[in-house]
Amino acid sequence: MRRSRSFIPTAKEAPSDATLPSHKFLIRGGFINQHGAGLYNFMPLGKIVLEKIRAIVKEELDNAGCLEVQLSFVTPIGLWERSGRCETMGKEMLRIKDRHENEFVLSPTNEEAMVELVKNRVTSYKDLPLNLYQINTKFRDEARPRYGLMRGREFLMKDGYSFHSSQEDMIREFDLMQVTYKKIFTRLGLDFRVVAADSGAIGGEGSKEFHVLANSGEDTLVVCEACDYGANIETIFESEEEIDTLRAKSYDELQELSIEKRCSCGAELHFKKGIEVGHIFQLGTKYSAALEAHFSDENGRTKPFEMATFGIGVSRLVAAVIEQNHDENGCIWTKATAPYLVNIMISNIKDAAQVSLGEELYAKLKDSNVDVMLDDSKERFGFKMKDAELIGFPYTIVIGKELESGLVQIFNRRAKESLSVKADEIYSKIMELL
RNA sequence: CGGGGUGUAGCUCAGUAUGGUUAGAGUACUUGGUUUGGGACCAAGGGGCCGAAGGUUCGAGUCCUUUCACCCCGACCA
Repeated sequence: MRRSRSFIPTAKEAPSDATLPSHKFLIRGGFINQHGAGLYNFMPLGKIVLEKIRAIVKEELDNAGCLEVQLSFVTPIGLWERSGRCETMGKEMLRIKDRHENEFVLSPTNEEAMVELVKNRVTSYKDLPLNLYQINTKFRDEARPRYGLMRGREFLMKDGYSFHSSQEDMIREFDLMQVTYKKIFTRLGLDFRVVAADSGAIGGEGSKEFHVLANSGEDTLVVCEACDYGANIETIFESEEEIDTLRAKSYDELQELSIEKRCSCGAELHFKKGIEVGHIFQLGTKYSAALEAHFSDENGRTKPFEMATFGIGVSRLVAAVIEQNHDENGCIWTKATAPYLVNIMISNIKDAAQVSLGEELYAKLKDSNVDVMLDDSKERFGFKMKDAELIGFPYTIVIGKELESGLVQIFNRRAKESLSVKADEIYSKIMELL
């Protein structure tokens, strides 16, 4: 993409109501804009990031044998009346009426719809297991949406549901999904922990949350520095009072505290804050029994499906990447999430030699399937650098003054370091780094 | 849902206590010129139904009523 042909409305100032780094920088960088309480538009850069994350989620799930489907976003209210969630979810479900005065709900989650889809279509143990998922818009009419993409009302979520003939097989799938989720978050380049959690209102036995570690996270965790152990404080402290006190503390306050208990590996435990980006539950037969979704087992007996459910907050991940990876100048995207991996900056667009090297390199990198931006705008050097840091390209190749002595620079966004490279070696050098 | 706050230019905000020329600044934008390695400088421009509706008044951004929207603290949710 050429900067001169792009639509990236960056801004010096963030709206005054943005408090989180991800909220500020995603707006200032021209990734998203707010459209209403808890409602966001994704502009070109934001859309690219969202799609990159979605693609990785899909790829790993498909590798693990899951099948992608797409359920309708608008759902008849009868579905929710039958499961009883009309009552339990209450006002979080946004209800709308069509021209015939029929009531509908904008999907906040899809257990019911997915069970209905499978019910009477899968009727034999021979067709099990089955793991269906979708990556689709959800709407939850939160009492108080806040923190930008972290807690929107409309958001993009991957929700998966698996169906099994036995509890053992359901647990096998649950474990497989845990491994798959780890692969996904690792590929995204995130520092995360899997923690045991209360299963809350959704019910079921086993439940694990995946948290991206970030100072601004809403959840308080205990994690081991040496191994990958982590737990939500609600599972390891007993008194409600103690949990509430800890929960109210900021990241900095928590660092002052020490924990008596030690990890099973022997190392010390520390408090951290986390952003919940994934959650997996063992559901058992809760929904299948309630909605009478049955299959026949080896002995011809009718049984409700054993189920599990798996969620990933895809749009929340966009924000979580930045919460974990930013500095005072802006975003620092990981290689897997960057809208463009390389930004070629032509320092002075009136300098023919700079332009010609920039164009040549841009064409070569594009041919090599590198996601590359060519900054051919008319701005000055300082402006372009600030802009590049705000947007957060992992690498910016600066083609500028030193080209006269045959040199260009590779600026590493994360390290904030520049490396001088001979102009005729820049292609091979950048390809090495990627 | 309880409590508090804010709506004025694309963005950040003055102006509202005490009603009174033509509604301001910075930034962004357009044009011209000078610049050209860390968000440049000079000059000239364009851009507003002062959130909306009603009312008081000779006169309303400013006072009154209603309403809509957004934000913050909490509760809730995950």
